[in-house]
Amino acid sequence: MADTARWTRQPDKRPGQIMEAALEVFAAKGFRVATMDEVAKAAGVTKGTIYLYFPSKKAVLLESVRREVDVLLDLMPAVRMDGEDGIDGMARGVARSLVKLLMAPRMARLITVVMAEVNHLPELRAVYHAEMIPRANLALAEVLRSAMGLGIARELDPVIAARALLGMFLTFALTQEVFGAKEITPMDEDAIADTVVSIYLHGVLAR
Amino acid sequence: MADTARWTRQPDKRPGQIMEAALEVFAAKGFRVATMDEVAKAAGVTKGTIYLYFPSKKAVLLESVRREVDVLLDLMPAVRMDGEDGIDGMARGVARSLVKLLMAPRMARLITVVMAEVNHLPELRAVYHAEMIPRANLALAEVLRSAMGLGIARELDPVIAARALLGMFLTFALTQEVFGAKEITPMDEDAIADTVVSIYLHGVLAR
Amino acid sequence: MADTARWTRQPDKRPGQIMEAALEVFAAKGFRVATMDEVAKAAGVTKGTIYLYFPSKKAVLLESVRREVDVLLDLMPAVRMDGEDGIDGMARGVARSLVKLLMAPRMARLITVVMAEVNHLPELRAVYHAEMIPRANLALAEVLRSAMGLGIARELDPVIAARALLGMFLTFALTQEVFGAKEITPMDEDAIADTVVSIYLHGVLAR
Amino acid sequence: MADTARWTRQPDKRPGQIMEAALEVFAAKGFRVATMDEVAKAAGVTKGTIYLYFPSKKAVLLESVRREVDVLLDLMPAVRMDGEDGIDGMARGVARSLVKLLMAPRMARLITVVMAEVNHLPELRAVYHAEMIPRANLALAEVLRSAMGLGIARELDPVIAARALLGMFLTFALTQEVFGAKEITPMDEDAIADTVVSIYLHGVLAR
DNA sequence: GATGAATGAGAATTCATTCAT
DNA sequence: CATGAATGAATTCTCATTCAT
Repeated sequence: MADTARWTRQPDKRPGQIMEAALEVFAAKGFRVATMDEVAKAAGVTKGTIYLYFPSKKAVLLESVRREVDVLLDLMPAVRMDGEDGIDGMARGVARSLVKLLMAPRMARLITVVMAEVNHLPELRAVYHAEMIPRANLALAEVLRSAMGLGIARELDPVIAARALLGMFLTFALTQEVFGAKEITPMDEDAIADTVVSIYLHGVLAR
Repeated sequence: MADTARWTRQPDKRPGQIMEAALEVFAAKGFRVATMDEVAKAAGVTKGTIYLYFPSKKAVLLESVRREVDVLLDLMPAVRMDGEDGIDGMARGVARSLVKLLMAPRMARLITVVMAEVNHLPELRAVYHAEMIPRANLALAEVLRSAMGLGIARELDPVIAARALLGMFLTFALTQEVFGAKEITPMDEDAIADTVVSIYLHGVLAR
Repeated sequence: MADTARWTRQPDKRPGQIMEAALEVFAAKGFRVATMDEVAKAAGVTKGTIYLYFPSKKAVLLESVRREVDVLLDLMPAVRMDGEDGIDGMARGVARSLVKLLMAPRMARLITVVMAEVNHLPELRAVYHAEMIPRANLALAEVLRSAMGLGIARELDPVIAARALLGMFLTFALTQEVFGAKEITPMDEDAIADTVVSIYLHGVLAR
Repeated sequence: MADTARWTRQPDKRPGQIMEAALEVFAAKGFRVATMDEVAKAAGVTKGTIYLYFPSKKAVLLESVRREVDVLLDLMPAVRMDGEDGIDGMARGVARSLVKLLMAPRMARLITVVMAEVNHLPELRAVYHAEMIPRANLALAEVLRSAMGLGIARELDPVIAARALLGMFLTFALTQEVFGAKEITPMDEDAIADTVVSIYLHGVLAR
């Protein structure tokens, strides 16, 4: 009986289905260009259904991004100065995880979407301000600050220094994946991680 | 007398006027959201006039970006290893110029526009591939390569190392100007330049 | 109750409504001059609805014509040489039906539309080639050919002779209705039919 | 000196050049679709120049048609009942000239243009009413009327009978040239002329 | 007289959103 | 809940006409 129905009620799963599909479609075609029909089709529902769960196209974008940011930030590797395998080994490990995370398709998808619209959607900037800066930049700055306090790291502006590191990683994700530079200058992910870490550690550590 | 004319012929200036206005409007509202009427108004002409010089909205964008990229790349400070004031001084000088250039409103404007559309306009990626990578990344990689040959710099992948540097600067322009981070974490441009250079030089130079 | 609805779903009737209205409007104002808004209004729907059923204005024209041609060709009187009331009587009957059909407003409407665009729309020529010529001209030529075989009709090129007859009728429809000659030289439809048949029978029959 | 000028004053020839080109372009692309730029280019002048001689696009069409109608009507073969080579020979000769004239490219061009717009331009109907009907249809009706008076032709409505003849010829020009039927049912012009004349003469002549 | 740059009123088409079913 | 037909505002691009040169 249920099999013959063209659709089944799935109120709990719907929003997730839709947001997942939306991010996919928005990344592929661009938020403005993508149509609600395309999102609906990708989500396996019809246009009208989306409006049962979200008030507008913009809301779909915002919710989707917010959720994705949370998911991905939770996956960010923790940086700890007390690792037993020395700063070098710890840093390398963290960096490789970070690069892997940042250059994964799912992250490239998110970056693509956010990049394209952040300038025109204040709400998207708000997400960045409220989530990304505190949970990534400021958290890392805190780590640096204590390293400086311990005399492990040179004295530098910790927020700038933290941003510089994250920026390098972000840049590779951005240029290679979004700008398509990987077709011109292919790079091995581990090579990126190792080179960046090497530069950064030499650049930041005392002595 | 000439003032009474409702319009004047300015075939030489029109394309420039239009491209300048287009970049402005596209950056402010987004390429898709901005209308040709808005661009026309900003350029001080009417819609029809734009189509006298450009075949489509997309062409306006592409031409405008191409020109702007050329202009801005020409302003890029030259990096020379033979400066008489030592590597440190030279690097700091170059870096400050670069940051100033990258964080200038005009560059922020360009970045905003390119960022938002590069993923959906292959022609825009082509500009990046053909202009930005060779003239910035690869050129800098060459400098690094010779520095490594001279034993001045440590052995690192020169293309990755070059991208890392440019990426840091780009990131600050991006996050501060486009993502609006400067409202949350204001930073002095010279501080950015000096910190980044300090990290980078310590990071790449031998010893 | 149902009346309070601003619109009702009628997916089955829509295409027909639209095509009917389209032919009306296109005939009255000309395909190029008529706007989709006018067609929509005449069809009692809005512009967007038309695009739910037809991909373009041109498609609306083509579909409308195709359908109308089929309808009208099915109404064409059959020509049979075996009528019991003699060739003369049969011919006169057929001719009167044909003239009535050709000069009916609905046919004038179709002719007007086709006439005006056939030269610029290859697809419209294709309809003429695929439908009108075989079902009218060649069918009639076949009748003539057998009449010649039976010695009833003189030896003439059957295709040309058939076209000549149809052409005469078409011409009256065209000049009187489309060119507006009926305001200058009004003619009785039966007089046209009888005169044409008289000339043609005398002209074609043996003896 | 005059050779180096990009244009030369030719006020007397200009209108003719323009009308000739206009008819060509209008026939090829359709009046609505053809642009003034195209007409101008075909005429070897620029858009602005056309407006020095004609007040509007419509006026260009109307003037062009009017002139062309006059030219072509003057070429119409005269029908005389007193020819020395008998009615048959005379008729055949006249018919062949007429078919040649009607199926000539220049006439096809005119028919195409008039056909497409006559329904929507009252002024074009006026040309037909004022020129074509009197000078062709009514003139031929007069010939028929006197032939009837002399007992040479059967008693028929002379205007209808005359229109029938012209209509047959027009139809062939129309279907073969404008509707493109000549690709499906190619016909020799002389065969058309001879068949039509044969039918018609047998059809109208007494006995 | 001739040019062609500039205008500006449209027109076809798209699509987010609504709402009858 | 889900559907998808219907809406109608918005947008790009066109082109007859004007007018500065």
